[in-house]
Amino acid sequence: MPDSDTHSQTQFHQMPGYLIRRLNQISTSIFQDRMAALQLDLTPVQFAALSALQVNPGIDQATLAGLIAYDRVTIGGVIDRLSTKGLVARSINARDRRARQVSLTPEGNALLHRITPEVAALQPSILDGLTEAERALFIALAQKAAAASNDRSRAPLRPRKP
Amino acid sequence: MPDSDTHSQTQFHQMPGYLIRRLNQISTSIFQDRMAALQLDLTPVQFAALSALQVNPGIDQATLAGLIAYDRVTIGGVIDRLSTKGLVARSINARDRRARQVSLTPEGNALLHRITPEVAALQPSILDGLTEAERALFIALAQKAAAASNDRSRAPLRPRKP
DNA sequence: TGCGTATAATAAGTATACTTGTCAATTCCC
DNA sequence: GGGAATTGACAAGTATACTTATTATACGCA
Repeated sequence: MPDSDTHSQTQFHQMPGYLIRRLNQISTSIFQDRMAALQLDLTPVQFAALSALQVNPGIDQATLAGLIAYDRVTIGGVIDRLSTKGLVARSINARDRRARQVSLTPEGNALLHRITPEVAALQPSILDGLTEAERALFIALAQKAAAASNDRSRAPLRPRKP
Repeated sequence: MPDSDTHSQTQFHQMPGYLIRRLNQISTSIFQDRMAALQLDLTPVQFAALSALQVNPGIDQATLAGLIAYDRVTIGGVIDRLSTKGLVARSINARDRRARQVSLTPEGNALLHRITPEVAALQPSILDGLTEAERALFIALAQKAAAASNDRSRAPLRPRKP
């Protein structure tokens, strides 16, 4: 019996669920450290929201959530915090008064231009232990897996129709 | 300019940070659905904690946190909830009264035996879009990356010395 | 036209996953 | 043996990431 116990611990650390969580912890930690080094107060979620808004100004919160695969309720809080920082502005859509149109402010746009290259530059360091070829392979596999299971998450990616 | 905008959106969805977050959403969602189907109220974190306690009964909270790569503060809340459910018991260590020893209750042990095979069985479905060979490759790459960057996360894995 | 359905957002609640700060108990070192 | 440094846990605060419920608005259709 002690044998099976020992194995079960070893087994745990090979499970995809565990490994993915670890990588997520590492990824967010690296992002956070880089932002702190730049003396910025911005989370990965907030960066994603700003990026999507740059490409799609004036979209409503639900559409924004779909573009970056977030829950609609969660995005509300994110927009609140970005709004408090003066990076985005919310206004009521005249044609559909249920909807809030969200756009970057000039400050938000300036900040995004400043940090986008930083965020792009930090990405490879998330997979620092891998060679260049392995990194590319990992990204391809992750894309394939995420695309295949998109609808199994609570907040699926809903890309805008082109 | 519209060209670079279009590219920047495309680029975003290929970043490791984004893909890892998506996979984590998918992974936790699948876990949650399976537990709900079994009429159980247990999160991935809670399962990991129970598993580690089965192999290492009576360890203190900080050691437990290190074994599953969690923050010490976070684990306190997890233990609280497991304790409320009657799955673990906390007692003060006689030799170091700062430390709380945590152990599985008989109920916790029974539950763990019941769900461990379920959790193991659900793991492949997290990477459902991949072939068997790709899954093995992904796991190997993820393990390598997580191990290499272990100390860059806020809560590194601290395995027990054998 | 009006009523039921659908949608957008918010509210309240739970559970991670951290941060910093505090406190108590212990251990180290002189 | 006694003070300093360390350690384990908790408290309070922030930020995702959900759930369910509620409110307001819009839309479809008979």
